[in-house]
Amino acid sequence: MILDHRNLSDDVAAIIRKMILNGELKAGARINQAQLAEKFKISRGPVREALRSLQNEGLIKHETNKGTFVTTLSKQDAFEIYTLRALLEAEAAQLAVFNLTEKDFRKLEELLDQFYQMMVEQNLESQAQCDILFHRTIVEASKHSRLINMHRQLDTQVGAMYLTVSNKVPVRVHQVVENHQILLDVLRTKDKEKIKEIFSEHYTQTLKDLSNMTPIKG
Amino acid sequence: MILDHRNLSDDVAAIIRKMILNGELKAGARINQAQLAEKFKISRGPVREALRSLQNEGLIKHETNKGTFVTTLSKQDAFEIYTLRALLEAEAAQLAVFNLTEKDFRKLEELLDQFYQMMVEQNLESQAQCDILFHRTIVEASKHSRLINMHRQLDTQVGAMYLTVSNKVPVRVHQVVENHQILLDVLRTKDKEKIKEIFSEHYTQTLKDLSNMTPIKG
DNA sequence: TATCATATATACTTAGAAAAAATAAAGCAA
DNA sequence: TTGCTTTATTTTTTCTAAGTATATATGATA
Repeated sequence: MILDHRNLSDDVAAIIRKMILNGELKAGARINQAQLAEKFKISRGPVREALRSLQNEGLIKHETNKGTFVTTLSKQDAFEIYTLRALLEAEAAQLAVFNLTEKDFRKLEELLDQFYQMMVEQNLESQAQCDILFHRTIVEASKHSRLINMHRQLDTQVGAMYLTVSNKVPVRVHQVVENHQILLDVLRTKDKEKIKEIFSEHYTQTLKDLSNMTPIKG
Repeated sequence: MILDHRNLSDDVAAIIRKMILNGELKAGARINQAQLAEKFKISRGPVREALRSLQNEGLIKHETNKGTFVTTLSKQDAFEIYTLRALLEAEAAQLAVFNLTEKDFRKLEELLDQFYQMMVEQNLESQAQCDILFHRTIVEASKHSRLINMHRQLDTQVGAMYLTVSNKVPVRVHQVVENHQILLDVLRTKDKEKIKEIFSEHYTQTLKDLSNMTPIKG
């Protein structure tokens, strides 16, 4: 039970988060405090604290005196997550204009290359990783800590959603790479109006794809 | 220690939140777990859990093995809070167009009247309450739960900020009432483009006032 | 089907030990 | 004396262990 070890609760939260994100804990599954504590050979206190954090992240849902369950996402949730992400990211991209260095741009290019590579190798996990890192790099360049936080929170929720959704969906990866190239290009122009437009658009497309392609219950 | 009582931790969180928001716990002050537990005559577990929630809300800052402290807000924080709130609210207002009923509009009118009344009576606290409720009513009409949540979180942070800022600031209340009337009017038009414009503008003004009028350190 | 007993899980308490950090005290060098 | 480092001492957080109380779910009985 030693990871980065600053405190147990956060380590436990990280572990459970991973368990949810890689499907070890499935959507809707019950989470038993006592069992987890026993499994990790720790007491229940830190487990309870970890669960509280994860609840605030939106990965689990806790009902008093009933139990905690891995969040299940409905169509409405997917809508919410993507629209909010779009909104935040469009704003972040505009703010990022002031801060993006040539080094940042090179990093974004690199991530795009990597993304393409992972697409060729059909490595879905690394693909998703590149995707997230690409967007995160842009958002972090906004230097708007609250915006960054909220965006990251939505990212993990997207991650949880991919499990219930994306596996069954043949994502058109080529188009994704193209779209990202467009985002990168418009960032280079530093034209804030255009940036806002393109970034907002980017997500309406994603959202449309999602609602067409997947039979999410809800 | 009986309030609505679903669970102790949430009650404790509510109490501490109030203590911060009404200045009983000042910005930067240390929060001692054991002392709080003793004060409320409960054990430390629930207190720790409450603090975890409040940290996620941004009202306190916890440093591992060091302690928890009431958040102090810098100029950058004020900027972040207001810009994000503006962004979220402009979006919410557009979504609300589909859902706002005549009853909602009457409620908003009422709140404006009340606001004016409280202004005349120079009741600052009720004024702030009306202000928050006015905006919250609009945001809630968006039916976008994540957006609503984030907005509420920013609201409490605004509340915390008022303590360090607003007392020293002669708010131009007349203008505030006028501005709110404008918001209400534009909502009635149901013109989404215009709504976005006016709502965004509303906050750039607030932000400008704030940065001119207050010497927030940061 | 409704009711009561039983079992399970959560919520909280109590008491205290381990570990980290802050504080105070002592020692030493300039 | 002053400034700095090292070494206790104390405080606070972190976590443990075991157990009680309470709410919910399960399941048997009528």
